[in-house]
Amino acid sequence: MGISERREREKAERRTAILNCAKELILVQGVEHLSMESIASKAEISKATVYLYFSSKEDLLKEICEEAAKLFHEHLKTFPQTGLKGMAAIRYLWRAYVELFGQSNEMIIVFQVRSFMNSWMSAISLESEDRSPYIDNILLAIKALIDECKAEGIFAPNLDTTTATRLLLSLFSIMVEQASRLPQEIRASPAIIEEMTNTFQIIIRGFAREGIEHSVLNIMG
Amino acid sequence: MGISERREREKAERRTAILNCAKELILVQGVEHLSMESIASKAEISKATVYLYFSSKEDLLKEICEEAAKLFHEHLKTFPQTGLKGMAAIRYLWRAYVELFGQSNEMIIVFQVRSFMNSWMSAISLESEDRSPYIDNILLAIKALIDECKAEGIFAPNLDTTTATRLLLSLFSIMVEQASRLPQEIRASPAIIEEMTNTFQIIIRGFAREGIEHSVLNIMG
Amino acid sequence: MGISERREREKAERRTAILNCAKELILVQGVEHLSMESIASKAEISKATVYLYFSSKEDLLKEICEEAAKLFHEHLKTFPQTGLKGMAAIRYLWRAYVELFGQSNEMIIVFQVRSFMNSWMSAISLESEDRSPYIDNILLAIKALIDECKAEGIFAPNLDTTTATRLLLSLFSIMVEQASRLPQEIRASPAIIEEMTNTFQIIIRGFAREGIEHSVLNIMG
Amino acid sequence: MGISERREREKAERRTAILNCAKELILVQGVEHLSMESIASKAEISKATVYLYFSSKEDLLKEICEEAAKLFHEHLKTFPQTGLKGMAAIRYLWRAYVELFGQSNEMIIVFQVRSFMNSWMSAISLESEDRSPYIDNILLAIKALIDECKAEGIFAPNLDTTTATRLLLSLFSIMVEQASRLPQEIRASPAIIEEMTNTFQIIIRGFAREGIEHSVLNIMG
DNA sequence: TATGAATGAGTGTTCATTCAT
DNA sequence: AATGAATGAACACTCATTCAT
Repeated sequence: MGISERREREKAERRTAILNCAKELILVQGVEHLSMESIASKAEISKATVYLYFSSKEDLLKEICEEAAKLFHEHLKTFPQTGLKGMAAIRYLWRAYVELFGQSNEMIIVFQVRSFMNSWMSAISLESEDRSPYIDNILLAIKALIDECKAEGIFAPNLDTTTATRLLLSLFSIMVEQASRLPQEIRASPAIIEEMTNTFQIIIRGFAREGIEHSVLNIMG
Repeated sequence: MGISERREREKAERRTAILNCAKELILVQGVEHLSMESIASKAEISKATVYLYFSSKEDLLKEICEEAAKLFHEHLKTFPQTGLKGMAAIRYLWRAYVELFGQSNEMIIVFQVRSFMNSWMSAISLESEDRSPYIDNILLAIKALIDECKAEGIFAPNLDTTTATRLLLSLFSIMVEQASRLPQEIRASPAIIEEMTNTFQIIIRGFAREGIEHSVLNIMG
Repeated sequence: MGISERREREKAERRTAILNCAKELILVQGVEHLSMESIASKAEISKATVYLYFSSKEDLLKEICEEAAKLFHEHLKTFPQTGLKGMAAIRYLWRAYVELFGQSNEMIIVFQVRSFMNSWMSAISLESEDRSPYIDNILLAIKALIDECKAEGIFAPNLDTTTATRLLLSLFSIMVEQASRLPQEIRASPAIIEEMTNTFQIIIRGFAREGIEHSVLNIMG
Repeated sequence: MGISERREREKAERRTAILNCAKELILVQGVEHLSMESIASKAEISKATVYLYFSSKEDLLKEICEEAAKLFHEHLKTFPQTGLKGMAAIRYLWRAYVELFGQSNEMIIVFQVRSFMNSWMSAISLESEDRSPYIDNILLAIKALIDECKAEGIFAPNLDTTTATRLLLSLFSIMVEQASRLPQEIRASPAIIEEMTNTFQIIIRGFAREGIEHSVLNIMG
């Protein structure tokens, strides 16, 4: 028992190690130059071994996306416990995003991969014969948040929740995409974060019910 | 005279024919699977002949982007003549975009190519040591429009014009990108157009000065 | 009559013009990068027109060799008229070579072509099912010269004339080949010429009859 | 241990096998027609496999030159141990060359490759920012030999060592080049070897100090 | 379990040559 | 006589994937 458990744990660790190598390479040289060869040699294993853990390159890339979605979802999952509502929740969401964005390059990697694979975006289209439960849950969490704000009278009552959710996710995606084209040093610089916040603020105002004062909608608490 | 004219026209037609084949292939199987070989065989000419009209694959792809930018710019160019100001101009812009979007798959193709080439997006970042005059002019036109609306008191006075322009273009880009993932039949369906319009409407509201009534900001005249 | 004559002359001029363009290109960028395309565009005619004057690229290159051989032969042809004998004739030969070498790049071009085509060297092998009468005549002239020197008792009586001729031509060839690898400015510089002369001097001493004084064999008069 | 050893040996054998195929092809159809494709198909492996052993065509060609230079150098390396001096050493050098030349087509191949790559010849120019230690050492060995002969009073004291070395190597090169144009059967025939020896003899006489008797300079002991 | 070795199916690009006009 | 247009056959090189050991 102990043995088989250790085996599995080790296997999972290997998997993770390979994924990390792949991510690092994407960050440095872009997805389009990522090869199984380079992943293997960075992980100091053979190409064939990579195929023991991932059935194909596509599989590996999907996994990367999945992982990041999981991470973001982990952040969002804590929502209900916070008990935050309305704009406070929106602010929390934004902070979670910025943190995730600033702390790691996870998002950058994912969006590089996604635009390379056309796989995440199809998730965003919300039709969702998508397999990833994490992305589904992220979408649901955001949807719930928007509905909440509508219920509280902050967002326009005729705001289509689906449209709004999609727009929000698109915005997140675009921000990352643009950031990924910047030199690594300034990606998470205060100036960039501010610009991103301004953009998010515009969207939130766009969601707002007619007549709501801007001060109420302020993202930065 | 007549002869050399005809020759030139025929040459231009060939060029266009090749470009059209390339675009169709992009639409069907994505840029990443586009090869000079496949273009040639679709155009029923030899690979070498393609090189008679385009010095490289990159050249060909650039041309595709350029063409679409030119088309969009052609629409926008008529602005000053219309004498439209403020929201009327915004509505005109939107109609131009929808028309272009609905009439052809031009935009879909371009944004696929762009994300493949990282060349257009760097234009969007507005720093623009880009060579294409069309893209520059599109940016300038949109900027001017936003400034106008600020001057007229429709948009918030503290709205950063650059941020807003970038957001608008990003929106255009995202819409196309998402549309490109839909089945071809429904891409330009009324439902999709409506969804797009709603999204654009949200952004415009986000740009608006505090206290402006929603009815004033209405996109659909 | 006058007309057809002019026609022919014009045709010959065109041929020459094309050859000159080819030579210039060889000098600048090397034989290996010489293309029919580049020749045509330098000559400001179409590629197809080049084929009106030369049946193939090989034909054109052969012609270049032929021309230079003709030039060298023209120099050598004047020998009998000079009435020079023995070492005086050898000195004359050397001066002719150096002049030809210094005045033009003809030799450089030829040896680039030759090593590219393996065609000249096979001529040097003296077996001569070679078609070029010029090369044959050059060989004969040199052979005669060597025989002369043997008869006069300057060169060793058991010196094999064929071996010696071949060695001499090889030497000429090698010198040019090495020169062609130098930057254009110093190819015909005094230092290079001196080095070449020294080498030639060594060979001549090698040819000499036992006991002949070096001063007699002096190349530089 | 035994396994990894065998692996390495097999790998080296493969490398050699590929090189041999390449050499054979060069011998038969010339370097200029040598393609990675043809090498692969002769070696009965795929093109991609060739790239497993050589990172590029250039790499492969360099290796061929290197190998032959190594072989020649191996011969020369034994010099100091022989304790031979002066003419005895020259005779030894000549015998080494002839043996190498007669035993294999190595030299023929190398000089074809060299004139194709312009890399060896630049070595011959003695300036030698060349990386190959073998060629450097060959040059040094020959230089030392010539200096020796000058010191012993066999070669002319004013003989420029560099000029002489260059001439010697050029001679070796030319001989091979000419031999490579002969039908394979007679390349190393006694007649050809004799002719080569005669030529070498001429050069050595050319190097000699004034007044030295020919019998002393005799190459064939 | 791990891997070294192998490869098929491409990739973009070049160029001597041909031919209808 | 001249040429614009076309092309076939090559070319060096890459990479995801497979498989015997």
